[in-house]
Amino acid sequence: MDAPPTRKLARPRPRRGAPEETRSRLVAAAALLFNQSGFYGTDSNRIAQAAGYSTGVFYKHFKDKREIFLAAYEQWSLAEWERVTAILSGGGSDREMARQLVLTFIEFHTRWRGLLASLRQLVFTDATVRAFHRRQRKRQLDWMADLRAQRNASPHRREEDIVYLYATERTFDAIAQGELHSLGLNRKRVIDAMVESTLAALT
Amino acid sequence: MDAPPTRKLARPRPRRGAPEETRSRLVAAAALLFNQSGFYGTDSNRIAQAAGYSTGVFYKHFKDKREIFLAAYEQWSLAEWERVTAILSGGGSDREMARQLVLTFIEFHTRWRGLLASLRQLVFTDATVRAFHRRQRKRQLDWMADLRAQRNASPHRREEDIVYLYATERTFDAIAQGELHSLGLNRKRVIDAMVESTLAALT
Amino acid sequence: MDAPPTRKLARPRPRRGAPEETRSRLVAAAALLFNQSGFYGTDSNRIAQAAGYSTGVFYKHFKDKREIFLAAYEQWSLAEWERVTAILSGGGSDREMARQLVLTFIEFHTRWRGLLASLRQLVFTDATVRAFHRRQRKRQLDWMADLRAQRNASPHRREEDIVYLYATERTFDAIAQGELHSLGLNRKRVIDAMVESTLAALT
Amino acid sequence: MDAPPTRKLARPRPRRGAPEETRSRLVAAAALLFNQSGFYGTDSNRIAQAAGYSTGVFYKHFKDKREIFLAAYEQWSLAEWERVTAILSGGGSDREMARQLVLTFIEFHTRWRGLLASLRQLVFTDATVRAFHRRQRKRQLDWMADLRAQRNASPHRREEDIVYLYATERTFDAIAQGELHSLGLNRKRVIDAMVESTLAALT
DNA sequence: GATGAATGAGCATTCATTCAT
DNA sequence: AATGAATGAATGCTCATTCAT
Repeated sequence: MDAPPTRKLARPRPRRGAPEETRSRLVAAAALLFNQSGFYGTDSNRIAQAAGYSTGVFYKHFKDKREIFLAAYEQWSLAEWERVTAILSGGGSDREMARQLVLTFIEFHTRWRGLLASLRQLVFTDATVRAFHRRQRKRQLDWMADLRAQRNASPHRREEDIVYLYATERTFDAIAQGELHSLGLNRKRVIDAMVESTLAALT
Repeated sequence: MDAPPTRKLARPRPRRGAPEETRSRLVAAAALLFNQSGFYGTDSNRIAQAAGYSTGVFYKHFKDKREIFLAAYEQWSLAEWERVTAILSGGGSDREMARQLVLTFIEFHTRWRGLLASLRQLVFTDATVRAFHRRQRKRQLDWMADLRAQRNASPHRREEDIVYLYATERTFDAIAQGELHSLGLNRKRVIDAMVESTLAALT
Repeated sequence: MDAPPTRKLARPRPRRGAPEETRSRLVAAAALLFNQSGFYGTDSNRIAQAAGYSTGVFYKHFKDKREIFLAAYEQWSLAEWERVTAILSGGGSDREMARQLVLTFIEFHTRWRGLLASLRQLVFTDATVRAFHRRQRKRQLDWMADLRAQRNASPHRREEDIVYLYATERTFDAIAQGELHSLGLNRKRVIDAMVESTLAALT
Repeated sequence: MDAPPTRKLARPRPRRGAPEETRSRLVAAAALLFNQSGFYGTDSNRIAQAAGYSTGVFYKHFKDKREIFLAAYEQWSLAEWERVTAILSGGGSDREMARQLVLTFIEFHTRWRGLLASLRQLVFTDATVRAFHRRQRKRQLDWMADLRAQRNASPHRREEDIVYLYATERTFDAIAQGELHSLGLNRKRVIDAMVESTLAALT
């Protein structure tokens, strides 16, 4: 064999890269796969492959599938949070803000509906995911109270806020999953109702 | 080999029972197991065993795990429905009725929280479960409209009703899963809010 | 519902029939199923069902699946034998007889090709089937010698006869399984060759 | 639990080998097992075990049992082919060559009689195996014609060739399965007949 | 004799996880 | 850091066979 062996030039992934980059590539691939096929429909070998790595890398960065799920969820949360902050610091009337928020939530819930469906299941099944989720919830409640304080709005009970969160969250899930559509209900009307609740929660 | 073969004496289950009874024993066992360990945490062999049968029976009665899940869900639904009907045909003020309904829902959601968590997941994942669930939803909406008509209450929009259903359902799930408790929120206050919504939905 | 409930009148099978009839019904059903789906593709419950009986009957008449297979094979053999005898006792020139025999064999091999395919496998796998098959073989050889004796034809070596049997049997199997057709070979030419061999074997 | 976990020392197989080697080990093990116990008597877990691997490897290399069967059959075919080529390119009279071919075929059919028995069954049952087998058949026919052309022998009809193939194949199967022996027939005489047919096919 | 519910060993297949290289 | 071959427990499902009624 004198001829040089055919080689794939320019490997798409560095054989040795920064650990952080590897990790985030894995998380991104996992988020997409979990979203498409659900937690149980996604296997860890495939995640690594989809990220452009080989099987083994996975366990160098994550203890198990649950851990990477949490990482994907965290990233999703952060992204949503940033969008929300941007909306609130942008201008506009309260009602406009509320509408923008609702539309953003729906967009997120739609794009990540698979991830969210898995999350709801794992929150029940898995203590770690549950703990993580509860911390998020607490932050949501704190943040709602802070926001109103900053805006000199009237104080609310936390119980009112949580009911608001539940109602909207479930409604956005349902919209994302096409439930309204398949029941022949008017999406706009439901969205308007959500805007009103959101406005009430902000003021 | 003259010695008689060793036999297990005194079989605990009838070797020959009515198929209907077997089927319902299987469904009952499945409901419990799904509720405890979730859909993916439960395997068909264990269901049969828990019902007091051997592996093979399962597939005499159900095509697959999904089918028995649906049967368990249907049974759960029917039981809830009956309780609700009983409350509505019993006497009392509207507010008392609403409170009884809410307490009943919470009881059901608590008892069957595992089954419901799996349901939420499968509604997303599995087209058959989804179709079944949508039919239930439609019945809920129809029933709410009928009920108000019977009571000469004011007509509502279906969109109002669905938002009510989403809000209460998600809240009951959360209560059932101990979310309120772990967030240190006042359960009574949330329940009162649910009673008020329910009252509004009835009138 | 005042109308009398619809009943299936006149059960197609007697609840208690002559054992011999039950047995032959089972064998007939088994022959068809083995022929269609092969030995391993046929399950004993289905045989009973196809014969119009319930699961259990099967084991009242046959020790196991192998036994009923043998019974089906025996019946097939007998039927073939009868046809062959009829041809030989009918008139015609030797060549005409030979041709009729070949066509009959092909017809049988075609109709029962599935059964024969299973037989070839079981002759290898199963000692009982093998023994049975060897006995048949012996009878074939004896019969060929007798036939020539009756016809005052020249005596042959048994080794010549067995080679004739192998050659024709394999060729008929192949024709039955469509091999000639899918190889684009001329069926008529092959049949003519078989007729010549058969003629030689008879004379 | 401070004690180190019990480990099995000295693993007999490399934990990491060349995939090609693993694959061929699996094929070799499968060939032996199929040959001994037949296609249906062999399970994929046992193949892996017999090759010195664990359950899972199997499905890294083969989609299912059928696929590995075909691989084993192909390998068997190739080996036979090589032997045949070697004989034909070696010297000797035509009759000597024919005899060597016959003996080689018998040896192969004897060694691989189980595999062949399964093959005959699967050719009937399984469309993929059938297609593969038909291709082999075509190659055999082409090769016979080519061979005669190279040797300046008289051209034959393909139909003559196929009848030759059927006759010898079935006879070799029977010899391999001990049929001649159990019928008390003279093996040598049958072999001589096969040599004559082979000679005729070559010339 | 007939029924058919029940048995349970057996098998194909998947996938989270490990670890030698 | 990365590879990817290998592991093996687990799981869904089938089917020959039994036996109480």
